[in-house]
Amino acid sequence: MSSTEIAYEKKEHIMDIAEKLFAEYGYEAVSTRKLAADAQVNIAMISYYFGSKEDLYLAVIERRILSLRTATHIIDDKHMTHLDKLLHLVDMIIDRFFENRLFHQIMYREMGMSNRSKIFNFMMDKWLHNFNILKHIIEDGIQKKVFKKVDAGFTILTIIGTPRMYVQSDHMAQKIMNLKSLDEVYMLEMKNRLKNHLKDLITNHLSK
Amino acid sequence: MSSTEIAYEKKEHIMDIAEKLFAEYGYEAVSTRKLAADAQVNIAMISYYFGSKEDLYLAVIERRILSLRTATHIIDDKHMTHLDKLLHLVDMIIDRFFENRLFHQIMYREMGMSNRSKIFNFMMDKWLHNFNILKHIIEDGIQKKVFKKVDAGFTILTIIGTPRMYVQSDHMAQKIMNLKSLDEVYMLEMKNRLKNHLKDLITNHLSK
DNA sequence: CAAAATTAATCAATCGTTTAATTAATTAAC
DNA sequence: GTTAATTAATTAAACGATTGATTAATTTTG
Repeated sequence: MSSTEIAYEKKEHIMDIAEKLFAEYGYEAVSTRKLAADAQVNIAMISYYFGSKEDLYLAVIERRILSLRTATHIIDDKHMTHLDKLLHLVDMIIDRFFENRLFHQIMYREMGMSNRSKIFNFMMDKWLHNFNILKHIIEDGIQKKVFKKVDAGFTILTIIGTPRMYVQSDHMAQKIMNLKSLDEVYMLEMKNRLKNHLKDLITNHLSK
Repeated sequence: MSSTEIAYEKKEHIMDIAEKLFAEYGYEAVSTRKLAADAQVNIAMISYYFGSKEDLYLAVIERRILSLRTATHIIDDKHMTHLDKLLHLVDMIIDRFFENRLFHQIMYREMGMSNRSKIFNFMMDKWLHNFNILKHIIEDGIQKKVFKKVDAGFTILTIIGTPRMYVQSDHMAQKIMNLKSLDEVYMLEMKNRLKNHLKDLITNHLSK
């Protein structure tokens, strides 16, 4: 293993710990000392690797944003119905929420704040692009009369808001659902229940 | 006007400014100096009136919690159908979201964090109580076969998650909806659109 | 040996809070 | 009703603690 690989792993390790702490306590509430202690590195390493605490924060976010692809292969598929496309996208969205729980906690908390920096406008643009894809499918379906005349904008808020509610408010959702643990088996079960619920909901909402 | 009334108004004024700042930037990001400057009072007045920054934070939250009543008159109404009860409650929930936007921003952000203090357990209990009322109506409706067999827990997450998505993510929702301003007229229109959307959604979701 | 990585110690700035002094308002005494 | 005593409200200044960041020295690596 080369030194650059070790440095890379160390950087990633710091980012992993940072992501966890930022998601759990929020950016301001996490001190560089607490961060360094949890990651078991010297405080100076944060500046050394990332420049500053804020740059680390942005790096943590950027790492996840880059992994968010657009599902063009679904959107452009000529053989899928409007509803099938939508249900596939719902599936993808929920998978992403569960894959990147910590990131979503950070991101949506940030979106509720007053504009913090350029990266969030970038993040916003990325998401708005995805939202507009959903919106376009719904509106196109309405125009082609395969969907009921629903409020497309708020329908998207429901599609995003439901998994967000579950993922972002861990403790709360856990109690609503009467969950006892948060282990992987439960998580998978919950994810599937969520998918079924949302797909059912959307199907009934849009079908004539 | 007596001095106690002046002191009361001054306290309320500080809490108003604090609520706005906490909602906008988060608890840690708001310094007592910024707070005092915005409220145009001396920094020491925060300790003088509230004891500490955290106590002010708790006071801001407690003020709103106390105003949250339970809608027993709807729940216990013998003449209303299950669906009517639910739709009335949805109406109430959305009204509350819009009446106390700032409070809801604070509260839900807080619920995404690791437990901060006793007041949040109290807050949690209060909300869980309300959620369980909704859940009970849905489950009772299913049992009495007036509702479809839906996932009651996730249905509640949709009912709460949709208005939360709109209220908490101002900037984002604004862009999704293609809004240009956030004035009162627009707000009222949006509130009604949200109500119609959610009531429609729930009705279709639960009706056989 | 040179470059990269890591450390402990320290920096100035800001944090929440408190102090001690002053002013304003209320009550008590006459 | 005026004055004196008492309490409440307000202020500027300072407190120690913690913050993010940097330094200069040291160790590790290639």
